[in-house]
This record gives sequence, C-alpha cells and structure tokens, in this order.
Amino acid sequence: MEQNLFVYNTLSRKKEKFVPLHPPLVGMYVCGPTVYSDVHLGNCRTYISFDLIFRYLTYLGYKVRYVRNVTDAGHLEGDAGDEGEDKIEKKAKLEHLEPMEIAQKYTIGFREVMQILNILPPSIEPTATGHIIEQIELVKLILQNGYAYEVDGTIYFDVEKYNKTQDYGILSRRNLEDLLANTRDLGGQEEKRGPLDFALWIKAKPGHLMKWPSPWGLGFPGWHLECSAMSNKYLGKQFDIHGGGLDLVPTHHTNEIAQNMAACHTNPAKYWIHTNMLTVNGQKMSKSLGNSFLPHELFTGQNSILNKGYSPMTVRFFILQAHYRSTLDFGNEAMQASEKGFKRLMNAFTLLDKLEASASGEVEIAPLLQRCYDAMNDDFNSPVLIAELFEASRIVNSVYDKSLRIDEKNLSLLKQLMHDFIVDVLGLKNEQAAGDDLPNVMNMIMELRKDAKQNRDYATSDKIREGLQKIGFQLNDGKEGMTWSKL
RNA sequence: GGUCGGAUGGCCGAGUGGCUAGGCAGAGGUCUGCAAAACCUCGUACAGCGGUUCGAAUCCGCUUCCGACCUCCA
Repeated sequence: MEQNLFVYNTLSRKKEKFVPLHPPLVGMYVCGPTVYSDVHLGNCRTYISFDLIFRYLTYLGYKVRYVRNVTDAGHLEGDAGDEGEDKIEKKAKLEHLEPMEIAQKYTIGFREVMQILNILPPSIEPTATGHIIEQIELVKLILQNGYAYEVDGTIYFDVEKYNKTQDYGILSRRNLEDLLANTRDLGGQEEKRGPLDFALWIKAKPGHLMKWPSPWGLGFPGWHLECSAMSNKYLGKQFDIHGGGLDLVPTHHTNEIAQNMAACHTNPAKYWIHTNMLTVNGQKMSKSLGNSFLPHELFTGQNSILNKGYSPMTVRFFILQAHYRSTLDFGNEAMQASEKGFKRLMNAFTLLDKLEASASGEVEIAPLLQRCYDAMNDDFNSPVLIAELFEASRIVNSVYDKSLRIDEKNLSLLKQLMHDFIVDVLGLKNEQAAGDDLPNVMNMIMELRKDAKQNRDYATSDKIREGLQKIGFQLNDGKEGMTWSKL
C-alpha cells in the first residue's frame, strides 16, 4: 500500500524511508516496564506512542510481530554494576512478599492500565525470569568471543576492549574518552577492569532470593541482557524496529547493542525509535522528583496537582496531540483543552451516521485522505493527523447543518477516513458508552420536550433540559432536531 | 563540569527558507423562545542580537534562559 513511510532513526539522527528487512513482516521490540511499582503517566506515554506505531504499521498491511518485555528480575537499584539491590527483591523484602508476588501484582496492574488506555497487547510479552537459559547462553557466547571476563562468579562486559574494534557510543554519539572522563567513582567496583564495564551475570550474594544456577555458580542476569536475549529469540539477530524511552539511549540501549554485536556481530535493529519525555512544569516526570502521578489518579482527579479527573480517552488524545519525539508538558489547562477537543471530534464522529448524501456535492474527500496518510507517513505525525480530522469534523458538522452538500461517493469515503484514522490508527473510542436502553429512553424524553416546545410550554421544556443537565446529559437543539450527549 | 536537545500567540502544540497547522481560551457575527452545540470572521506568535538571502520563525554565528543524559528512570 502506501510505501512512503519515513521514520526517524536515532542511529542516523535522520528520517529514513522505512524498508522492512523481510516485507510484509515487521519485527518490533520495545522495552517494557520493570514491574516493581505502578507505571506512571510518563511511562504510559511511551507505550501509547508505540501503540500508535504498531497500529499504523498494521493498518498499512504489515504483519507486525510486536515484542514488549516485562522485566521481573535483574534490574538493580543504582547501576553500580553488581552492588545495587534488585528492585523487585527490595520491594519484596519491604512488603514481606515473594519477589514473584511483587512481579505478578505490578504486571497485572500494568496490563490493566494498558487496557484502559486502549493500548493493544503486543504479540509476545516475554519475561526475564522466563528466559534465564537464553541469557546464560548469550553470556557464554560473549565470553567465547572475548568481550567479557569473569571475576568470582560475576561476568562483566569489557567495554574498552569492545570499543577497540567497535563504536560503543554509536547510538548515544558519545566517545569513550568523554564517557571515561565523566565516570563517577561510586566505590565497591574494584572488581571491574574498566569503570564503564557492566555486569552480564551477577553472582548472588548470601540471602539473595532470585537466583539461578549457571556455569559460574548461583546468580542472576544483568539488566541489559534480557532484551538482547529475548529480541534475539523472538525476532532474530536482526529485526526492524527497536524502541523505548529516550532515557534508555545512553545506557540500556547502548549496552544492548554492544551485547548483540559481541555475540552476533550485528546491531540488532535497523531502526532505533525513541519517545520523548512527559514533563510537568518543564521537568521530566519521574518518581524521584516526586512530580509523577498514576493513571488512576488522573482518571479520578485524586492528586493535588490535578483540578479534576480526566477520562482515559481524553488522556490518550492529549498524548497523541503531541508528536512522540517532542516533550509534552502536562497541565490542567492543556488537559481541559484536550477534553473539549476530543469531545468535539467524537461528536462529529457520532454525527457521521446521521448524514445524508446529496445528488451532487461540494466537497472532495480524497485530498483530505491523502493528507491524513501524509501526516502519518511523516514519522507518525499524529498531531497533524488530528488537525486533519478536525477539518473532517468541520465538514461533517456543515453537512449536518445543511450548509454544505456531499455526494454519496464522498460521504462513504469520509466515513471510512474517520473510522480508519480515529478508531484503527489513533486507537480512540467513544466513551459515551450509552447503555442499551439509554438511547430509547432519551428519545422518549426528547419527544416530550419537543411537544412542550411546540406548545410553547417553555417552563416544561427548560425543566427537562436543566434536569438532564444536572444528572450529566446535555440536550442540543439543532435545525434537524434534538441531539444529546453526556457531559 | 562534559555531551546532547529545546525556546512558537493567554495555554497545549504542528511546521521548518516564500503559500504564515490544529485544539482550547478570548472577541464579533449567524442560528435559536432562551441556552448549548454548530458554522463564519478576528487576534497576525515564532527568546535576544548579528549574518547569509530577493525573501528566515525556518540556514549560520554569538548571547540569555530551560531541559535531558553522564546515578535508576519510559
């Protein structure tokens, strides 16, 4: 179909034409959450962005295998190599639970949030603990190829040796000298040959709960290893897209590339895609800064920085109104703007079914449709797509008001356009989820009000309208009769 | 401190050499019993200072401010 998709590649820092390695198949790997706490809204932004990408690629007809992992072991507090405590294990000790109980709890919570935000499940959602064998095999391979060394049951990746033949900073565009010059002395790392070396496999200390037997004794895998092992297993040595948050570039993805290069002699992904951060007052949303909040708090409005709650689709719409590579600043004013805008869009989308075609028309939808494609083909530019959908909404409203005529052919094209891009590509859905009987009941009430109006009994007609308003329904008098919507 | 990125109208946000998105808020109008919605019109914004150019918000340089990464972070 449309073969003019351009994708921004972090490797080249340019937009590149998207050409899959094995069309029509597309392999995409996205770094998922570490399940030791609730995901906050900033995390959600990344998964919404990749959901958009997944949806659009699928819409274009590609057969996408989308792998998004769940990290349930190996992610340490402070990346001091082997000195930090496993995040999940730490939490488990605090709450007197099994580590796997922690992982289970937050995995379920994560999936719930994903579903509420209408984020499609990936094709495969592998866990680190489910792939210990694959990770051990990968460590063996890296050792064999001479890019790692063992110190008392812990295996380190030798960054400086790797950089002699490869470019360690290929993704982050930093050279080794600069990196070395800026390394902090964190102490407790005397085992390592170089300050940048990172652990592939870590010896379990006495009392460590999550550990597995390996050729080097009881231990557990390092954080970066799982993604290399699992992407390799499910997508092959080389696949099309590897993604994640921008903050993963300098460490996690840099080390991932080094691991794959050392083991398989190839950069795992052709296109590296990174999503930008969600900010609050210009600052990155993060747990440590204390400016993060949970999706649930946003939906209910129960957080001091929120002046009210916003529906999940409003949140999704808000996020899609910015391009994934730009920072997006969160604010109550911006949320309210999105809430109204989203309502407007969905209102027009609903009205679409009531439109009547004329024998001849004054609008051509084809150019508008092309602009929708153009927007998405330009590195998944959802804000521009949304602007075009508002243009479509204007057409819908004008036709509904009889100030514009549309013929049969263009009307059906318009219907297809709005459905495809709103529902399939943007993944938005109408939340006015009317119960089965509600439309009939509302029609009945509107009949009564119509009669009252015809009898010039405005006291009654206003009473009906105001009464409905109080319980959350808005009546709108139009030329073509009354419509209603949920407030 | 090092590396990188950004500064767009009241707010959020596209764009990136000429045709100056979009949403929200605001002003005026049409419609309406009144509202609401919808439609039409409007505000002529691109941190500052230089430079390149017929022409720059868009390219180059400098300055100021902000942020990200270098500790874990989507």
